[in-house]
Amino acid sequence: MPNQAVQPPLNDDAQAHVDDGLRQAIELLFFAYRDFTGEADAILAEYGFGRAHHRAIYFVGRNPGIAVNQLLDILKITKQSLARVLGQLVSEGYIRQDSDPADGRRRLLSLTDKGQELEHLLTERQSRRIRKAFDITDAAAGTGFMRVLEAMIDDRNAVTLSGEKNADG
Amino acid sequence: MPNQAVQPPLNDDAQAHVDDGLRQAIELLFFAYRDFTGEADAILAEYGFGRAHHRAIYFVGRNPGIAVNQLLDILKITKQSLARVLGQLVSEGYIRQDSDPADGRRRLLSLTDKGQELEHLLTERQSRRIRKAFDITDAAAGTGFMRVLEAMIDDRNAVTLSGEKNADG
DNA sequence: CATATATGTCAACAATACTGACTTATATTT
DNA sequence: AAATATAAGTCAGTATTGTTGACATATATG
Repeated sequence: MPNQAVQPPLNDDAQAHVDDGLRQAIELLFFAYRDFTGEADAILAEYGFGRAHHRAIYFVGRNPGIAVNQLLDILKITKQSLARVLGQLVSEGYIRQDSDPADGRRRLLSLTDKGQELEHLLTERQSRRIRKAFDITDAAAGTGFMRVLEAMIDDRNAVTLSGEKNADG
Repeated sequence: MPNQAVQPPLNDDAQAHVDDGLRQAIELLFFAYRDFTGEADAILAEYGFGRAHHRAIYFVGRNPGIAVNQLLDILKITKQSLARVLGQLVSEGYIRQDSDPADGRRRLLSLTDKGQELEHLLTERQSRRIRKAFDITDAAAGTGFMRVLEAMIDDRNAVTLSGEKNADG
């Protein structure tokens, strides 16, 4: 019985103040995100890496030539936290650092071939899960999914999607 | 310029194997989940609690009278991990433990009034974000959002939603 | 009575985040 | 040229949350 509801949800007292549909959304988000990341985590573990390495690899792959500060801005972690995983990824040959010819202080990050291989492995696994979910539902659900996610993001963190106009673009 | 895309996404080499829409979905999920949890994390920090405490409070609130083993099944963490946060929540008066009259080995968990207060504070904050996102978009987007999330969850972890029939119900 | 189950506990360890302080190299400003 | 700002790196200490392994206790079940 793969059922995580232990008792029938109550509508009479504890949950009176919050709409039940919203509670469902909260829970679905929790379970979906856990399973979504769990699959990649298992692959990463074979490499001796964790989720933090994944994020670094993913966003460097997505933004080749990104500087360290820019990556920190996306990840919103401290320099010291990033240094640990970035150092490993560089020393093990997944990420390359090149001095910016236009500004020698900057180290431009990009994936090595080895890094791209791992990135693809991870991204394909995760996008397969999403594609499957889109297939099970339908195109409208997929669009709605992405629109709601976008609307949930703090304005100050707004992500520019390709095919979309930026405020200063 | 609150823009997290450092360079225009490439379609020519690195990302050739994965559909760009799926990459957008991956990123939206990352940013949305981070902002979604970040708001609650800030509140929890004022209480000296973390995200693990939040999960325990949330699912105990959602399933009053849940046993420890059942909670472990939902959270999918070890008994020792849960013990740390559960112990704090009990000793600080947020969660109550009562022996199950039908099986004296079991400790049935439920929120105290204080626990319910905190649970409501956190859940209202998070559901407000989701409601806002549903409002910004439309009803169809909200439905699609939830359907896709549900389809992303591993079958063995399937969540029973209220208003939905269970396989053995 | 033997065994299984539910829970609790102690200890050690790992990953990932944090703060604070400091260094080095390079750019920019005065 | 000197002073200041910025980009990056480093060292040290700490907190949270997860892990494994071992063991204890209470209660239920065969």
